[in-house]
Amino acid sequence: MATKQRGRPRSFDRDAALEKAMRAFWEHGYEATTVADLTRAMGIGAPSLYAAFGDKKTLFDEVVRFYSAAHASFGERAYAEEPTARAALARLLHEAAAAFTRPGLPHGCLVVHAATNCTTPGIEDALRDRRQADIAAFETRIRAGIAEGELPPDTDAAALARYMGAVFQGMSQQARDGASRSDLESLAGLAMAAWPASAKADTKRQQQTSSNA
Amino acid sequence: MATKQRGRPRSFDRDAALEKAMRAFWEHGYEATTVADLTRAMGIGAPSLYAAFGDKKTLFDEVVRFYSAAHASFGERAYAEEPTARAALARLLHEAAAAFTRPGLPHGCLVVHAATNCTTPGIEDALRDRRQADIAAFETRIRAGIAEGELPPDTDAAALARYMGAVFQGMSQQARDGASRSDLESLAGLAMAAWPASAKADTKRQQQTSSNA
DNA sequence: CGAATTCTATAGCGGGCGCTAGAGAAGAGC
DNA sequence: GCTCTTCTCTAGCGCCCGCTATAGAATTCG
Repeated sequence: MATKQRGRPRSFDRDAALEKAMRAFWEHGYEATTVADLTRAMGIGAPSLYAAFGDKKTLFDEVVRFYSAAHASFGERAYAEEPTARAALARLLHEAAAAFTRPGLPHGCLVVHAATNCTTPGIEDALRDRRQADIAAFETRIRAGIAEGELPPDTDAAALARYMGAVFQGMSQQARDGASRSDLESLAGLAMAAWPASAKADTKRQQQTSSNA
Repeated sequence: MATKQRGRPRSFDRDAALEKAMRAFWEHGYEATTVADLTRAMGIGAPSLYAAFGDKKTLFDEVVRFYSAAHASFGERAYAEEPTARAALARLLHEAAAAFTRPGLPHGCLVVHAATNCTTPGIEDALRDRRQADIAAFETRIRAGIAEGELPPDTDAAALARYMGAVFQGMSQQARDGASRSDLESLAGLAMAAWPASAKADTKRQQQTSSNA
């Protein structure tokens, strides 16, 4: 309740430190990033870290939320602003191509890579749940497209959503392995060629790659 | 040269121990698998492990070779036995769907996952090189398909190969996240729908999903 | 048989891990 | 100014990491 805090104030910017922690975890993953790495990157001592963020696991959870808000919100924007499921998911892939190769930031997606091969219980599960929630969101949007008549009624929404998820995750791996933004753009374009034919005739976009119309 | 070896013979089966080590690395990755985990899984003491396999990194290298021969050789078989690039890569994806979800074995692909977020120098690079070599092999087969007239001459072989690699890696991630074999089969079928239209009229296979011909 | 050779088991090395106690520094309230 | 509160720094805890010295057990050669 009391907005005024007594005693010595914190000598560092909490959000700036969190952002540095995010970069470290994003780059090297949860376990490969040591507390010493974190304190060096954040420019603070270990006790300050523990006072401000709890323990390493709690800090990582907050980093994931920070990352989601700052670098992984393009999905919701695509759902909100694009009129069709196809347009929304095509835009999502293309924004991912940009986000996964942003200069000055680690490549790929933190949610996909930062908690693989993790011994600490719970860490791996948390990000796996997030990935599956993202694919469930794909499926929801696709089901809406089927209901609206955009997609054929016999479309397998779950399979199409999982396919898009696999492409997304594969793009992230490619970005980690050195693929450029334009590499990922053409990959995304190719991936959308697998999209089922429109049920109605008024799809807003043409197929980007060579279509056999 | 001398087949007879003097002194006390080894009391365990080296290949069986190597297979156990492979499972451990496959399941948990390089760094998350400790030497204590390995000795427990292999049923031998640490000095026996070091005498028979060198150090942890050398053992891992041998595990990767063992894995490649035992569980990742379906690519070469597909290239050798299928008449078209399309058939070869479709078969490769479907065999991957089976291999990534084999009962009694860890899910997904060791080459894709076992060395992510790795601090030990060289480990991560070695598997990245392997992944890129696999994609280069895709590209070689696709280029041959273009030369043979199977694929349109304006096909972007590098992009198509990278797309197939991303799908392959995304399938592996999906398998790790709990996808079943049939999930991956339909994913592979969807992925092949992005394959460019045949240049000649004699493609051996129909498109699995709804095609807008 | 004895001697030489090779493997195995116990125990422990140095080092880095996540994390924290204790003392001092720096601000806020009076 | 003084006091109280909170942060920060140094140092180091207990634990596990990859790895190995050493001693004893098992087998071959002469």
